[in-house]
Amino acid sequence: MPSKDVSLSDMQLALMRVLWGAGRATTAEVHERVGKPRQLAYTTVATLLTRLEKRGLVKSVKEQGERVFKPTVTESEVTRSMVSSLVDTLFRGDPSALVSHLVNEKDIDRDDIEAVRKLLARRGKTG
Amino acid sequence: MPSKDVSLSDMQLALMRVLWGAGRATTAEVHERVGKPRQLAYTTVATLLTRLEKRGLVKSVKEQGERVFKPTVTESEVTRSMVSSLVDTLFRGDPSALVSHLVNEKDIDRDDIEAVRKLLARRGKTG
DNA sequence: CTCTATCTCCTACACATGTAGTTCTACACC
DNA sequence: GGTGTAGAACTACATGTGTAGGAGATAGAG
Repeated sequence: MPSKDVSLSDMQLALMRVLWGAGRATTAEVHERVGKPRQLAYTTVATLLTRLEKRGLVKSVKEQGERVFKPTVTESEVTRSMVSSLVDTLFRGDPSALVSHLVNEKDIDRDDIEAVRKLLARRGKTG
Repeated sequence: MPSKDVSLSDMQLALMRVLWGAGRATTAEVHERVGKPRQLAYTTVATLLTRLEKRGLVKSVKEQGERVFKPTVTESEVTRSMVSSLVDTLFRGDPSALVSHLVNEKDIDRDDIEAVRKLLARRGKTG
């Protein structure tokens, strides 16, 4: 299956995270966890969820008159897609250029690199 | 000055790159380099540039009846801002988590890591 | 069986973005 | 000097997104 090309906004990510965390959730639950803190109307959350469904990122079933949502994509897929997209547009598709950037910006330090290198060695399957 | 919070679309990035590359460019030049290849109308490019100006990312002066555009933000600033934004939304602000992701996804291999580690060592100022 | 709270469904609006047409102006050429 | 052409300026439209209200359904309280 060709991993879809998904790019989500902050808002959409926040909604999806509830679903990813719980596996399934009603509009009310999502509103409780995401809408309330951001002072969004109940219907706003409902609309957002409907649109995610239209886009095929979640599916819903009616249970006791309530819509219950489940994600149809994994967090991994989305993360992969979004990172990949950024690498493509910002670093001509070269992921190590992104790492270099991170290093140069001092976003990650020697210890981080070392940790990652070890992680790589432990996996020992790449390259 | 607080480094702006810029996030650009592919299209906008393409336009900006012409300006970053040349330092300055007329609408015609940008159209030539970005619009033509993508089969965009001249006016489309003009509109896009106008909007970038409205957003404060470029400024223009009239020279011999033509608008000449110059970037007001550097590519670095934009790259930094966009990477930072991705790290925030996708990796809770932890850049090394992004690197881990890259490693786990096999986007970067041992050699890349090694190269980056050496780069770090050469700079030798971090951490 | 009716009333109320809750939830879905539909509609709406503002803003950003990609897309482009129309109009007006200015200069260049015959 | 009229005419055509290049470019600016303005307007327009579709789509995605954040935002929400109002109408209609529905289930539980009495």
